[in-house]
Amino acid sequence: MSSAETQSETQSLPERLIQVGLRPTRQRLALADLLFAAGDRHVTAEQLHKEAGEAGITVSLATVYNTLHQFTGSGLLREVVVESGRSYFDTNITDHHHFFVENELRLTDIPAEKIGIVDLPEAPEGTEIERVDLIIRLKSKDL
Amino acid sequence: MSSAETQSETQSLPERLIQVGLRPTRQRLALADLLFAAGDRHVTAEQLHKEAGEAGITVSLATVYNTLHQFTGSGLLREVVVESGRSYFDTNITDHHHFFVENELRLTDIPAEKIGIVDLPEAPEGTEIERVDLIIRLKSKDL
DNA sequence: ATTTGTGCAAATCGTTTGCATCTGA
DNA sequence: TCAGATGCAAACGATTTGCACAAAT
Repeated sequence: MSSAETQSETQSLPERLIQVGLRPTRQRLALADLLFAAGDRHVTAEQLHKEAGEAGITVSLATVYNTLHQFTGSGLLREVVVESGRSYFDTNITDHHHFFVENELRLTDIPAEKIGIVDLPEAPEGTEIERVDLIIRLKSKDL
Repeated sequence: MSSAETQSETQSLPERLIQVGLRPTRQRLALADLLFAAGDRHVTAEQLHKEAGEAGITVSLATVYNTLHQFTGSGLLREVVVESGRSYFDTNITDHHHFFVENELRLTDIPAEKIGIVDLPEAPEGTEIERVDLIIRLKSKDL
């Protein structure tokens, strides 16, 4: 019933973490800062770990993984699976789709309104729809 | 220009392999047999390896991987990525979508006609669309 | 003080590779 | 014959885990 549940702009980082039940520790705040400072981002654990290092923040890779998963579990992030060996974490948690440039490993958002999905089948008996993922796989035609 | 390019029912397994430029070796035939005997299937390398073993066929896991990738490269299979650490190979190579039951790791097909995708955006400058993947992620509500 | 988070290194998982050996056209 | 396939085991990269230590409430 709180009126601030889906907001993000109006809260400070520590508040957002507390709200989802995570202690605002030094490294979580630092990572959250890197993740949410700029606009929409798509990062891998490895990337974020490197970025943190470059920003002078000491975090172990294990903690980066933990944090990304905690954030995902708390709804602060969304995990996007494009390749079998790599996980991307998307700071855009609104309903949307993705372009994925296969030979550049680059992921970009497509706003939900840009694509219409009609006649979405209903979930089979005994199941319910968790999410619909639409990925348009691209190949860049560079020479 | 050959008239048999997209057919499958009318050819024997060895013929199909030869047609795509693969030597019909013992293990490739055996794996192809397991894959294409029944209707549409979604298997992981691990599963297929186990199945082969149970069927009395000796194949190394490495060969299973090689074979699955060769088949995929030749258009006999399609690879479906649903989870970051696992690859599924789909014997249905026609245009279609998927249901994925997350807590059962079960993948099923949705015929392309069952879902309409309208206003598909065109590929950004310098890229072209490889494929469009739509996955409806389900959660089974078992108690 | 107690609970929760963190770092490190080792462990795990799926997948790939190198290389010696075999096999099918 | 001999290019192409295969098996094995070691190598791999991404991710997870176990446990002692550190930090937040």
